[in-house]
Amino acid sequence: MNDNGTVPTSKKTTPDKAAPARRAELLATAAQVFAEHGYRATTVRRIADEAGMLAGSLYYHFDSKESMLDEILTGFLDDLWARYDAVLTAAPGPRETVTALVTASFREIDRHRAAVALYQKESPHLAGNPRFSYLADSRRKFEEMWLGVLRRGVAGGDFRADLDIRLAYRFLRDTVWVAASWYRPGGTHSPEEIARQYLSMVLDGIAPRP
Amino acid sequence: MNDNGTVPTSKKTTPDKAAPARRAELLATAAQVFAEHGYRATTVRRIADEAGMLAGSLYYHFDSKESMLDEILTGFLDDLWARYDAVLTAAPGPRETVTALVTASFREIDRHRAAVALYQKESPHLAGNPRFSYLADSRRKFEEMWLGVLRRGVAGGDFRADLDIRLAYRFLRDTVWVAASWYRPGGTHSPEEIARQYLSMVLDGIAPRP
Amino acid sequence: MNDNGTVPTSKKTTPDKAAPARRAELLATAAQVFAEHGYRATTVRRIADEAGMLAGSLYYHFDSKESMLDEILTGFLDDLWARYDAVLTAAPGPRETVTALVTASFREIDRHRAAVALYQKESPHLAGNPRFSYLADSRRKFEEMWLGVLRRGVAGGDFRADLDIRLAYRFLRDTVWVAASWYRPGGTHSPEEIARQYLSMVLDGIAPRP
Amino acid sequence: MNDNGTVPTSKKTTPDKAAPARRAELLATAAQVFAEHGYRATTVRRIADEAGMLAGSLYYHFDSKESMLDEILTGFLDDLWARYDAVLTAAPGPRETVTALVTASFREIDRHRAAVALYQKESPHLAGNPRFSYLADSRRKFEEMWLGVLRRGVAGGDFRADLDIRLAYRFLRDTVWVAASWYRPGGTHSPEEIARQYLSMVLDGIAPRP
DNA sequence: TATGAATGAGAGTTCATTCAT
DNA sequence: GATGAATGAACTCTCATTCAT
Repeated sequence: MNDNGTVPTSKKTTPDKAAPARRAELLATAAQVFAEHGYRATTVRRIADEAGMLAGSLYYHFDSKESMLDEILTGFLDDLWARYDAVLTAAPGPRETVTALVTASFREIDRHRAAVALYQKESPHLAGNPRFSYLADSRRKFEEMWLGVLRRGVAGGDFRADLDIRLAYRFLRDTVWVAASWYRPGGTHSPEEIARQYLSMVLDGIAPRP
Repeated sequence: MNDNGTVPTSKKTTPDKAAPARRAELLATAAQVFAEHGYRATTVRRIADEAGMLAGSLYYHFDSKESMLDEILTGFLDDLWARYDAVLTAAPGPRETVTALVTASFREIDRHRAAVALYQKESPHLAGNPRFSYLADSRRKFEEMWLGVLRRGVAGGDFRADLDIRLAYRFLRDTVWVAASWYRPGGTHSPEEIARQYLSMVLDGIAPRP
Repeated sequence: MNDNGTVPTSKKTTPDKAAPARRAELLATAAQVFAEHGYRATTVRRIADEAGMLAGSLYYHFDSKESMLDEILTGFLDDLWARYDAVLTAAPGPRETVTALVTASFREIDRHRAAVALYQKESPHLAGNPRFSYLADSRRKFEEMWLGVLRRGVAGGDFRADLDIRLAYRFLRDTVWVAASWYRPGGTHSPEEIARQYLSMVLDGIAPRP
Repeated sequence: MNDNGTVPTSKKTTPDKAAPARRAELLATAAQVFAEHGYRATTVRRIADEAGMLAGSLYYHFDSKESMLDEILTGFLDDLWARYDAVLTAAPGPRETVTALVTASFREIDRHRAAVALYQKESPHLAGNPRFSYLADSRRKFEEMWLGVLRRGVAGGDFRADLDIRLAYRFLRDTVWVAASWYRPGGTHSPEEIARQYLSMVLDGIAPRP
C-alpha cells in the first residue's frame, strides 16, 4: 500500500520510519492477543501489558485500537494476494491451481496465524465499516478466483461434473481457513504436509478409490 | 378470571406454560443478535430493543447476559447430543455412521443456526469459565466419537488406509460446522441436500472417480 | 395520629381498616429486615419474600417503601412519648425521673427493638426530608427533656455539681439507645433488670463507693 | 526532568510519594461522604464530585467502591490497635488501663472520625463478607481485651464487686464509640478533655460522691 | 518515548414502582 | 388481594482515548 519510504520529508504524527521494528513487534503482540481473546474483548491495556508498557503509551505508535487491527489485516492480505497473484500469473491447469492455492493458503496460515484467525473471526462484523471496505473487496476477488478455477475444472473434466460450484467453493474456502484456529506453527506437520493431506481428502475423498 | 381449564378453546389452558414461551422467544432473539455481532459486542440493550422492551426488563426473565448465553448453548448441545446418541445407538457401519452424523449436524444447523454460529465463535473464549465447563466436555465427547468412527472405518476398509485420523477429524469437524456461518434456513438447499453434497465431496472427493 | 376509625365512609386506596392485622404483620416484617440490613440496603423484594408474597403485592398495602419506614417510626415514637409524658406528668425528683425515663426506654427497646435500631441508624439521614420532620421535633423535645432533668438535678444537689450538662446528656442518650443494637428480647435479662444495672453504672459509676 | 534528589528544595523529591498522597486525599474524602450518608447510600459519583473528578476516574486509583471502604477501615483499625497494644504492653493497673484505653479511643475518634462513624454503622452488615473478616477478628480481640481488664479490676477491688462484666463491657464499648456520631474535631473540647469527663462519669457516676 | 492521571461515553445490572389481569 | 411483566432511573464499573510532563 505504501511503495516503500522514498519520501523521507513526510511529517506524519505516527512515525512510519522512526522505529519500524518496534511497530512490527507491537503489531505482532496485538495480533496475538486479538486472536486469542477476540478484538472486542481485548483491551488496549492488555496489549500494552504484554508489550511491557502502559496503555496510553501505545498511542504514540498508533492512532487507535482500530488502526492496529487495520494494519494487521492489510499486512496479511497484501502478503496473501502477492502469493495468490503469483500462482494465477503462472496459470497452470485447474487441479494444479487448486493445489498451489491451497498450499499457499496453508503457508500464510503458518506465517500469519494470528492475523488469519483474526480475519476469520472479525471479518463479518467489519463488513459495514468503510475503513475496512477492502475486506469485502478481497472477499469478492477471492470468490471470483475460486469460482473461476472450479468452473474451468468442471468444464475441462478435472473436477466432477455434478459439482455444485458455489457449495464446493464454500466448502474449500472454509475448510482451509478454519485450520488457522487449531494450527500451531512448529508442530509435527509442516504447512506443506498439511496442505498435501487436505488436498488428498478434498480432491479424492476419504473413501478408498477402487 | 378463568376458573381452571373448563374452556378448551382458551388460548392459554396452562398459564404456567406462558412464561417458558416468552423465555424461548427472548432466547431466540438473543441468540440471533449474539450470532450476528458476537457475544461481547452485543449489548443487552440491543437484545431488549429487538425484543421490544427495555434493557432492565430482561432481568425479570434472566439473571444475566451470561445466563442467556448459557441457556442458548445448553439448549443446542442437549438437542445435538440427543440426535447423535440416537445415531450411535443404532450403530450402523462406519460409512453410514458418518453419513448419519453429518446429516444430523446439518439438521441441527438448520434448527439452531444462531446457537451453532455462537458456539463456533465463543466456545474457545469460554473454555476457562467454570460455568461453561460442559463445552469442553462436549468437545471431548465429540472428538472421541469421531476418532472412533474414523478408526473403525480405516480398520474395516471403509476409509482410506493412509488417512491421518486426527487431521481427518479436524477436517470433518470444521467442514461441517462452519457451514453455520453462511447457511440461511429456508434457502434453496434443504439441510439434507447440503449434507448429501458435503458427504459426496468428503467421501469421494471433488475430482471425478474413474 | 388517627383517632380511630369513626368515619367508615372514607374511601382510601390504602385500606386503613380492611386488614389492620395484615398491615401490622407486614410492618413488623419490614422493620426487622430494615433493622438487620439497613433501610437502603433492604429491597422491597426482600420484605415481600419474607412476607411470602411478591414485591408488587406490597403496594396494595403501602404507598411506598418510604411510607413503610414512616409508619414504623411514627408507631415507635408515638408509643415512646406516651410513656415519657406519663413519667413527666408524674414529675418525681430528678434522680427518680432519670430512673423512670431510662427504664421506660429499655421497655421500648424491648417492645420495638427493630424500630429503635432503625431509628438509631437512619434518623440522621432522614433529617433533611420534610416527611420526616417529626424526627427532628422529637429529637428537640428529647433534648429539652433531658437537659431539664439534669439541670434541675445539678441545681438540687441530686447530681454532681461539676457535670458538663450537654456532655452528660449525650452520654445518657447514646448509652441507652445503642443497647438496641445488641439487645435481644427474651434473653437472660429483662428490660427492667438491664435498666437497673445501667442506672447503677450511670448514677454511681463502676468504681466502688467508699 | 529532575535528575534525582540533587535539589532538596524541590517540592517532590520522591515522585513515588505523590501517588499515595492522592490516594490518602481521596480516601479521606470517601470516608467523609460514607460517614455522612452511609456506605450504600453513597454513590461513587458523589465521592468523585467531592474530589473534583469524574466517577470513572476513581477507578484509576481504586479497584472498587468496596476496596475504598476496605482501605478506610483497615487504616483505622491498624492505627487503633497500635495504640491499644502500646497501652496493654505498658500494662498498668486496671483503673489506669481503662483510663488509657478510653483516652486512646477518643484520640482515635479525633483522628479518624469518619472512619469510626463508618465502622460503627457498617460493621454489622459487613460481618458476613469474607473480605471484611478482620472486622469480626478485631471485635473479638476488643471484647477479650475489655473483659480481661474488667475482670482483673473486679478481682483486685478496683471496680465494684457486683458488676455484670458483660453488661459493663457493652456499656463502656458503646458509650465511647457512639461519641463519633456527634464529635466534631476542632470543637470546644479536646479529645483528652472529653475522655476525662466520660471517665469521671463512667468510673464515679453522675451522682455526687459522699 | 513513555508515564500518570484523567475523561466521557457507555456497559451490565438493580430496584422501587406501576398496572392489567 | 395477589401475580407477572414491564418501566425507567440510577448505579457500579470498564475502557479507548487524551495530554501535560
